[in-house]
Amino acid sequence: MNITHKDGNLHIETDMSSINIYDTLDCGQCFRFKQENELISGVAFGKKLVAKQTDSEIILYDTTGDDYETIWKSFLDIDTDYLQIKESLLFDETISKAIDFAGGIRILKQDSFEALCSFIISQNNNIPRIKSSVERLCERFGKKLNDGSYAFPLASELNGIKSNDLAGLSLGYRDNYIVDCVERINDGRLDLEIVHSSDIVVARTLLREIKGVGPKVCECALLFGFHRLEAFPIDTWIKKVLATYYQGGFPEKATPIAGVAQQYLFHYIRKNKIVI
DNA sequence: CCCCAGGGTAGGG
DNA sequence: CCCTACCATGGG
Repeated sequence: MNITHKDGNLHIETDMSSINIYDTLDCGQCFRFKQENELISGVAFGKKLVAKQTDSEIILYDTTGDDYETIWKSFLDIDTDYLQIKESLLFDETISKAIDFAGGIRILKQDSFEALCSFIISQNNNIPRIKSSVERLCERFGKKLNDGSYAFPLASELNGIKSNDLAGLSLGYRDNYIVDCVERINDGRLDLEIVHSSDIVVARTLLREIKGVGPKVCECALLFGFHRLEAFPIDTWIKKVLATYYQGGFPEKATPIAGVAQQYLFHYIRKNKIVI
């Protein structure tokens, strides 16, 4: 994609079908972005992002070329060929409709710890509540940025927390799960860099040792926090889609990128409040 | 009062 | 292996 820099803003020349930042940042894969009219903003990797998109370009406001190269290019998964991914997924009408609805979604490369904690909080919860809990976690423990927003706290910044320290975040019974996750990382029982470099079978085993991390949360963490596109989270909605359209299982040829297909399907049925 | 939300755990068949 | 009660919390 052609990148230019003018007046302090970063311009990415692209069309909505290649990447749609509104759908990408508001499809349930991350919890820190909000849209107000044509602007969408949030925090990732300790940096505030304010952006908008037109028919011909994405504008990242007040963004240096260095920030783009080191943070946003990776975060937005700019270098992955989604045209090829989508072509290989057009194997039936169900997935085709979902891609037609929001084929501009990309799988973000989020910070592993943030994604892991966020999806621990997500269990048996709804997205508005997940967002408010994550936001309050950031306000209480994260580094304050220049514009007054807060970074997601590092595991080291949460070192030593007890469930009492999480009171008021509306985590419910999930507070102990966050405590266990933080403890394991800080005492070295869990190393997220090792998860990164492990094959997916080992990665699953390592993440599942955390209390509150079952099959679904684990797959979400792997897909959104470790960019394992083969990870396939099955929530209540996807369960309905599988029961209705894929009784014989999800097509095997999609296996290496099943997580991407899952996200197209999830977003379509959630936004339309129907099973396709 | 009910049910649901990007589920998981513990316990008992 | 399966099934179920229960887990906090807020919204509808």
